[in-house]
Amino acid sequence: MAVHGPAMTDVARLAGVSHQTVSRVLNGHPNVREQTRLRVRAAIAELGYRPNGAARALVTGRSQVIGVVAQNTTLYGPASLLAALEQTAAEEGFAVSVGSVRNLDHRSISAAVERHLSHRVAGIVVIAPVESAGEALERLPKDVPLVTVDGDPSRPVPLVTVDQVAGARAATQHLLDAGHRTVWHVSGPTDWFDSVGRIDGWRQALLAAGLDPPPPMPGDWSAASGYRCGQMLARMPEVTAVFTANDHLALGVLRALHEFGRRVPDEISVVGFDDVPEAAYFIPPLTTVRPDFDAVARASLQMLLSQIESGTGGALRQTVAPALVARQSVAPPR
Amino acid sequence: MAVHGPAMTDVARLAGVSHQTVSRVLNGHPNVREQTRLRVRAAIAELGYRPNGAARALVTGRSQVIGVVAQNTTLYGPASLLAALEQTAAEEGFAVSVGSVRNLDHRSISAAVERHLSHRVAGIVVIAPVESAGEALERLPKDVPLVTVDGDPSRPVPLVTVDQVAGARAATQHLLDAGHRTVWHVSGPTDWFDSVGRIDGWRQALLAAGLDPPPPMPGDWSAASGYRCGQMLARMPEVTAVFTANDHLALGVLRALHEFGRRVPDEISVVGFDDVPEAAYFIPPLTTVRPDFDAVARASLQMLLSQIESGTGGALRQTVAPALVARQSVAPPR
DNA sequence: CCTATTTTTGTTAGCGTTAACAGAGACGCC
DNA sequence: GGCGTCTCTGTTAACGCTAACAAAAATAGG
Repeated sequence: MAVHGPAMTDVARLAGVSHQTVSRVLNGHPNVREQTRLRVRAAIAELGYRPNGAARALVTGRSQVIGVVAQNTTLYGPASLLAALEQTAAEEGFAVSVGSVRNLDHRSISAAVERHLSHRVAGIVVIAPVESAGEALERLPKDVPLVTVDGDPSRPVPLVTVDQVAGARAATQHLLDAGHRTVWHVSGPTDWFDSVGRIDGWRQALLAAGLDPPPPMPGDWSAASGYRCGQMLARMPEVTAVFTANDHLALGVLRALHEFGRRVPDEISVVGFDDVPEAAYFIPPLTTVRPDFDAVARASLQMLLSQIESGTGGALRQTVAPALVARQSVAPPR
Repeated sequence: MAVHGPAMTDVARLAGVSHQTVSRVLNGHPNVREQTRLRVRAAIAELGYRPNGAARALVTGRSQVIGVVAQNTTLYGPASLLAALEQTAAEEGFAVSVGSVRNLDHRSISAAVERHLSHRVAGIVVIAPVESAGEALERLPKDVPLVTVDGDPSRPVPLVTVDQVAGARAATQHLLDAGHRTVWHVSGPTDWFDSVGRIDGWRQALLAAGLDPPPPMPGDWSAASGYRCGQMLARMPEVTAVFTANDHLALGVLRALHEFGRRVPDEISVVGFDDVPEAAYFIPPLTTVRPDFDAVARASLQMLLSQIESGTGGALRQTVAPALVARQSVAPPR
């Protein structure tokens, strides 16, 4: 089908130059007379010429596309990251190809990466928050620019990550500062590095205060699991402060507490993580930790681009500090 | 950088055949001896050969990539749609390239589409919920397969859409059935077709019941704007039932009502739209309308693929019916 | 005004794949 | 056995672009 659009030679003919000159104009090569440049531009506009990315990718061995591998782009974190990544990439003239993956196991990730490689993407960003992803990445061809986000800190792979530990510590400390004797934790799935980091930070804050951390309650990021944990917490009179690994868990907890007639923040204080846009409208407005997804996206892309340009694949590492957002779900214990 | 991987000729040499035979094996051409096929496959595996999509795209004039243009992929609806689209596309062997757009105006959309076209995508899906998008699409080259999602029903462009009107009607009717004398509406931005459809459906249901629709209150999809509208609604004693254009608006409304001490559903019933995963954990659990994003994604892709294959660009139309999900935010008026 | 240098333009050769055609075997049938 | 007809495989030529080199034009310096 598709009547193919004009090619470079058509533009060249119309402008009365060689196709190479057109190529030069297109790529901003310096040695082109101004007058020629204008004539070429006019011809491009007149024909509605659009350069063929496939041809360019073929000859340069590299397309202006960045592949992103992510799991559940419906979750707020990944979705924000993806959007920010896409924006940043667009500014640099790159398109973003998503390869989402049902499970973050070895095979799925490798398959997604393979798909990207056969499209000759310029580089790959893997949002790989779980253990199994790390393994898949180790056996990747070494010559493809790669950055992982929220991945395994112990692997020698370029990594950009939100400082989960610091965020969790801040959240926990905030509760301790309010006067609570201890802080309970509803965690995310324990095979996610995000969860591990947040558990760590929470634990560190308690230990630093000379407290013995209570057992963390494992959730799965969903409000549903938060609700289940909340039902237990509500029955435990000694609980006065809860830090949840994300805002949706907090929502579930809030609802369970509400059902049991335990008032927030009067009886129990709650702090979340993520600062989803709705958090300010929970009942009560949720104190939470806001990771800067834009900063993460910018850092990742920068890291990737510098690899693409330089060709070196150093195992860099960059951490973005999150900020505590205080709202009304925290109060001193009675 | 990048030591280029093996090409088809390398595989051919190893297998002792011509590169064309390798191509045939790769594309599942029937006339290849079984023995040869196996030899070629072995060579492919041994070399870790990966076909070069750019070269293929160049010669066939078409890549295995589908471009998606969307605005705010952080919103639940678009994000779900994108994820579903990506899944479905992957099953068909297509990658998805996202071109998100800050504003849904003419220029931004055209620019995003241009970007996709210069990568020679096989087709484009535009999640174009606003008026201005429609215009941008009309002047697009006619020969590129295109599907719009939640776009302008009055334009001759292939369109897949959630039946907003039916959903809104169901929501409103549900409230009327519960015994309410009328239903107020907090709408989305009025330049979104989604909003218009939902306003329409709400109005239709009221008119069909012989009621005079009160003025809709315009929001912007956010909990913040829902909260502002809720503050007004809370002050109006005659209000007993509210239908909000999405769940986040509903969250804001719930919070405002709660602050004013107006109990939901005892005093005021609320119905949302979207069924975000958290809706079941709002206080109280939110009755809402659930659009089937998977179905929309499947329909869109099917429509796009049939255009790609057949080459015809019929102005098809497909509508996906949403379902009411009854929870506890609705009760009869006192 | 002529040569040495620089700037600007053109020419040629691929990049890795598919399409179109051509050639070589294998097979059946008279 | 010879000949047409399949089936299988190979050869050649694009696709649209950039890189590398070559040539022409402009500029400078004496």
